[in-house]
This record gives sequence, C-alpha cells and structure tokens, in this order.
Amino acid sequence: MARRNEHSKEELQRLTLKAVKDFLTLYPPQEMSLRKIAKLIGYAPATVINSFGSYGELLLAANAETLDELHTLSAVAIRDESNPQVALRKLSRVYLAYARKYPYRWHLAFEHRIPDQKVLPEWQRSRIDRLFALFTEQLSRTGARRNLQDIHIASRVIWAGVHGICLLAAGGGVLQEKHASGEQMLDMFLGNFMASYMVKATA
Amino acid sequence: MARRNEHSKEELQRLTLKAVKDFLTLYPPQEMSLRKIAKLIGYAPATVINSFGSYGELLLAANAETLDELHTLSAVAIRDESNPQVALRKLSRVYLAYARKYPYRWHLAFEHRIPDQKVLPEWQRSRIDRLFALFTEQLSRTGARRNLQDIHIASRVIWAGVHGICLLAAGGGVLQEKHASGEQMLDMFLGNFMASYMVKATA
DNA sequence: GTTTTTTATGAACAATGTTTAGAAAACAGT
DNA sequence: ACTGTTTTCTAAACATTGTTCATAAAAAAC
Repeated sequence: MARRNEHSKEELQRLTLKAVKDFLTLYPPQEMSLRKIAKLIGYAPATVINSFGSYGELLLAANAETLDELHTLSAVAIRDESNPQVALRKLSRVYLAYARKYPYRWHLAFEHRIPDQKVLPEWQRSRIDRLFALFTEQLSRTGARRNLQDIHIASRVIWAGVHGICLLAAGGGVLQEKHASGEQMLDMFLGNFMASYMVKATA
Repeated sequence: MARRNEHSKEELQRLTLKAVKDFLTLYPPQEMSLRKIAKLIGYAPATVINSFGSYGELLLAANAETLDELHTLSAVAIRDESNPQVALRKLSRVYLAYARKYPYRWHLAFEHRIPDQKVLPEWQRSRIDRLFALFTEQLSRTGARRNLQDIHIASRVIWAGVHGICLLAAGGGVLQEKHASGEQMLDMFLGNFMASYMVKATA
C-alpha cells in the first residue's frame, strides 16, 4: 500500500497518543503492545515506529502527557490556596486521586527504565522537576527560615513520602494495603512531619 | 536428548535462582530472559519452565529470596538495639544500603504485577508483611500509647517514606536525585516524623 | 529382561519490536 | 500534460520472546 494522507504528522501522533491513553486507562502496560496500538488506530506497526522512533519513545511521549496532566491538576488545586501547609495537603490528595483514577498511567510515568534508553531526554527530566517544584514552592512559603539546600531536601522527602503512600494505597501489585486508607496515611505523614519541621524552623 | 540426572529437582532450582541472582546483580530485569538463564545454567528453556511453572513464577521465587535477604539483614541490624527510634533509623539504612547494592533485585522485588498473575501467592504476601512487621514492632516499643490501628498506619507511613526515599536515592530511572543524599533524606524524614509522633503520644 | 516412571529436550507456535525495500500518492518543475 | 522527486505508508522478513507438546533416553521398579 502507499500513502493515504488522511492525517498529518501531528494528527497521527495525537491519534496514537490518544489510543495509548485510552488503552492504559483500562489495561496495564504489560498488556499493551506496539502492534495492538497500531491496530487500534488503523495503521501499520511500522508507521507508528516511523512516527515516534521506537515503541519506547512512544511510551515516553505518553508519560509526558501524564506528567503534564498531573502538573495541571496540581497547579489548579492550589491556585487559590494561601496557606502553604494546606496547599501541600491538597497536592498530596491530587496525587492520590490521580494514582487511583489512572493507576496504570500513573505507575508507568514514574516507572524506572521504560526502554533500554541510556539517558532520558531533557524535556522529560524538566517535567519531573516541575512536579517537584510545586512542593518546593509551598515549602518555601511556609516561612520556615532555612537554607535552600534544606528546603530542597525537605521537598524531596515530602514528595517521596507522598509517592510511597500512593504506591501502598493505589498500587495494584505486590504492595497493597487494605487496612489503612490513603487519606489517613497522607494526613498522618504530612501532619507529623510538617509539625516538627515548622517547630524547628521557628526555634 | 534425555535425562542427565546431574542435579536433583532442588539442586536445579538452586542453580537457576543463583543464575538469576547473579544476572540481576549486574544487569536490569528487562535484559534478562528465560532463554538467557537457561543458557547460563546449561539447560533447555523448557526445563526451567518445568522446574518453576513459568518465567513469572521464577521471578517470583527470585523475589522471595530478595525479600528474605532483606529481612535477615534488617533483623540482624536491630538485634541488639534497645532504643526503638534508633532501631527504626537502622532499619531505614539497611533498606537504603540494599537498594544501592542490588538496585535491580530490589526494584524487581517491589515491582508491581511482575507476571500477568491475578493474585500473588500467600507465601509472597507473608514475606512483605514480615518486612512491615519489623517497623510495626519498633514503633510499638517506642512507648507511644496508641491504639493498634494507629500504630499500624504509622508503620505503613514510615515504610512508604523510606521506600520512596530509596527510590529517589537508588532508583536508576526517571526518579533520580543528585542534590540530596539518601542519608540526609532519611534522617530528616524519620527525625521530624518521629519527633512529632512521640510528642502527641505522651501528651 | 521388561515395564514403568522420571527427566530433559527439540521443534513448533504465537506474539513481540524493529529494519528495509519498495509501492503509491502528492508535489514540483517544465 | 508529462516527468522526476519527495513524502507517506506498508508488507514482509528477522531476531527474540515465553510456552506447549511429543518424544527420546536414562533411571527405577518389577
């Protein structure tokens, strides 16, 4: 066969990413494949490869959309929140809600080593950093007078804690906690950590 | 070919698991395959399947060994530690050290949905619970007089926090933190969380 | 020595991501 | 309108994956 020219290069990418998103909304990444996605959009496998470079890069692009979505939801959630500690709580709830709503997409985005790619592209790295930055900003606004390095570390600790709790609360695999709700864990984590963090700051 | 009877059923399993362990000490799980392991031990692929049931169950068995190792190291590390808070710190350090030493094995063990297996076996579930229990026990010994449910949740929070921090500090993938050391993050996490947790307990 | 059981494998299968030669539509130049 | 070039797209082939099954051969049982 030959060219059909039904979709532009960008349209084809949009089409493909939409198919991936829809698939991962229902089924886990391991059940997904290049050929299934190709069949879903009505194109040949090689066409998808031509469009994205490789299956791994397609996943990378899909993850970029996930991270963007999560960032937007987070930013909106704390837009009118003046209290930084409450903002941190809201951020954590957004993460948990997202991890529950789209467990497969969420998990894939933070998965390690998606392809055998040696180094992940800069535009992906910056998306992760942008997520961290949301926490760092709120932490700076708490008024805890500390050096930047201290705030940097603390924001990572909070992010890591939230992430780990989401794994327990929404992860469908080995880690699965039934007897403790995600909300309870998040509240206990942020409540205790921030309480002590603020105390030492004002002392 | 036919039977060689060089190894008993158990010996063959030991041999296979050793090969998997050695492989994952050097290379990531995605580069591993049933056929490579089979070649390493000098048996046919079908023989390995016969021995473990499936490739997924082989990974499950390998993960069981990882969890056992981690449990033993943890138990030994806190054996003579009378102070429960110090014990929690030591536990977290063991996790971090292990995640750094065997990043691939560590990651695979806590990965979600290794095979397409619907439900993970009971003997695997109990190994995870045993790891949690180490944290729960020390938390109980802190003297914080709380109900069991509260301690249960708190132990999960601590475990999740430690796990998330290890992901940042030792995870070789998307999440990678260069500017904050794992030790710093662990100390800040446990220090602040426990400080507040204990205060409220004695109040 | 004959039968049965256990052990191990080779060959075949379906599915995977990727490469490549080339067909056909769109475009450009005259 | 014809011709040459470029772009778009795919079928076919490849190597690799996990898994199944008939079967060969050694060991064990009788």
